[in-house]
Amino acid sequence: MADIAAEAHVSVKTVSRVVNHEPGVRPDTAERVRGVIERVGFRRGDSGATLRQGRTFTIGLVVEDLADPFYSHISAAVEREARIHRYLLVTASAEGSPTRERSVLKGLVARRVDGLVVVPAGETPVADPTVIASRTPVVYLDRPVRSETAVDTVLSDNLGGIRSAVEHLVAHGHRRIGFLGDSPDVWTARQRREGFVATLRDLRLPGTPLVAMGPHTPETVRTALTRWTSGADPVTAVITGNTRVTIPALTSLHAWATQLSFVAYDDFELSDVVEPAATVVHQDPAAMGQKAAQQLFARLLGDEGPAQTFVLPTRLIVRASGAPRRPARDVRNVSAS
Amino acid sequence: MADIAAEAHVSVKTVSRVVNHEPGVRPDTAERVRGVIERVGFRRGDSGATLRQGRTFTIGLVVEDLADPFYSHISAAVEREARIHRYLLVTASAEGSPTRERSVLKGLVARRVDGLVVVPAGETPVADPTVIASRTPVVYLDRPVRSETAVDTVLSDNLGGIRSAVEHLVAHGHRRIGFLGDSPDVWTARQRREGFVATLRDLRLPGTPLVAMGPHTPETVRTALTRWTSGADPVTAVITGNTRVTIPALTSLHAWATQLSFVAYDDFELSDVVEPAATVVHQDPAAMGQKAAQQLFARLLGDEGPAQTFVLPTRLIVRASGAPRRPARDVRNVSAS
DNA sequence: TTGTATGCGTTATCAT
DNA sequence: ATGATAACGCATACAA
Repeated sequence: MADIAAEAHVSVKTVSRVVNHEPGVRPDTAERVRGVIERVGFRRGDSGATLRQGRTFTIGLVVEDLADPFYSHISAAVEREARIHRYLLVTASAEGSPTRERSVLKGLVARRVDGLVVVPAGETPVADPTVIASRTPVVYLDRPVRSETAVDTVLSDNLGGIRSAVEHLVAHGHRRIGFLGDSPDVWTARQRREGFVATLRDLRLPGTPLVAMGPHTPETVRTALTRWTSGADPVTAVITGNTRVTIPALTSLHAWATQLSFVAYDDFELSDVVEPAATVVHQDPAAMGQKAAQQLFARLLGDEGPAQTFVLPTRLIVRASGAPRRPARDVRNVSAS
Repeated sequence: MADIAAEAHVSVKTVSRVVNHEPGVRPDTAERVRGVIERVGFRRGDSGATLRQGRTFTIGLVVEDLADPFYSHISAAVEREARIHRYLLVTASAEGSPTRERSVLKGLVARRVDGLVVVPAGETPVADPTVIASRTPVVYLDRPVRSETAVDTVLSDNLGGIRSAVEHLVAHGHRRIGFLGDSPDVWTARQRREGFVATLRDLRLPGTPLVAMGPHTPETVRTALTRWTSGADPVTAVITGNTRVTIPALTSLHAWATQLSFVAYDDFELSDVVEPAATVVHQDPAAMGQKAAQQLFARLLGDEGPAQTFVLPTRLIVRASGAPRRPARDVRNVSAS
């Protein structure tokens, strides 16, 4: 900036004024300065300004895995919201490790991001002393965090979602339903399991709930399905607890295609192409990311209200997979021959 | 930091030394300083350091759409590489618009990112004067950019990939093959189209090449397939040019399932679950992102060598969809009855 | 309308 | 081993 000033024979302050579109500069002076800026290709660096005014116009996002569709949609939504406010987004993966999470949070705080959206890796208060001390506004997403002080949180309606799945299957006449959940380490997986069990109870379905928590592979799914379908009271439908379960499950489900109905928690690309087209519980990760970012920006804009928790609704997208299976035509032919 | 210094009865410089683990501090002094730091919960802010040493330890990534699996895998890989070097990653979507791309690039440059990985929206030299002037190292990814000066570029072997797809189909006896490409606005789509045509020519396959460029919807795919399968010399196989084409195409391909083989460019989740399991040309977005980031860090670490272009190989993952279709059993039964 | 002095938090230089 | 001071690039307050 000093270079520009020298070149245009004005003071740095005048250049600053021009760059920031401040009033009080004679048009021709401004023009001259702009000319030089254009010629040299100058851009104001925010580092100085940041230092001076203590704001970086950058927010941070911490997720488990950027490559996971669920998180990538969240990430895209948060970035979009940030762009609306002319903010930039720094993204970091914690890879499910609380340790790594702490370390990336420290990095983010050191960079003095103005705010944070965090999908907490563990439930232990990520409310790291570092973050607390920095007084950086934080919005938690997808999972709550235990904390003495209330914190802004955006959740999905896991209980309602799983309930809609069970009710859908029951409406189709299913009475014996299995639940394939993700690892019990994951809060949402536990929530859905509990929701599943609670719904069965509320609906007074007979028998003990059939639950197989993950992490799952095609093999573990096959084992569970074999067990569930071979007893005296075989399951006729299963619910997969999230996409990480649905993907390996779909392979195995094929083998039971003629007997088992299913509902998948989380929509997925090609959900309408697989056979049968998958009925899914759709939670809108884009909406979740957007809501979290909006709440964060409300804070950044001065909202001092009490911490809030938002629970976003899920939507059951009905396709074919929830309906009772009929023996496929070729199978019938084979057995008839 | 000054507070710490006062509290510990040392100079700021000494505190700085302790914080940065610089040598030349007496152990007991260091210990005392650390104690105070611990007590007041101090964290060095990078803004001052950035200002002083002109480095942000942050790199920027510009892609089209963070939610697109291709880009989200790239993004995850770049972020991972950044983390290895203890850098942070700022991601921004250009949404395919050169205008927006310029604007996000300006934002990134203003933040003084130390380097950039850019998936260019257009082919017009994104080599924006702003970026040039900032002398920020840039690595282009997935698509080249026309520029007077050579620039580091990481590409995928589009020609080789499409060739492997065609050859695979030809090896399975197909002679009449259609190509469903993405919008011709996209460089990679054009590359693959050209590669397709060139391969047909090299293999001396008869007839004019059948090409339908996008953007595609299930309808446009259906129209093309209807046309191609209804003539005197019907196609027996199609190639989809990328995932944005494969997804809508899969819906329509179902209707032709008994006649058409296919190979999809780009692997996709569930590629082995769809029926028939999809043979795909796999370009490894994670490897691409990693390579680009590695090249960028090489530059950041002082590599002054001439600009390089890397062309990463693709891999044909053979599943079932490339083999000639036989009438499915149930269809045969029906026609026999 | 324009310019000068000062400070933001940190590190580098050069003392002591 | 430690400290005083300048400097980084910009914006704020104030002066001219």
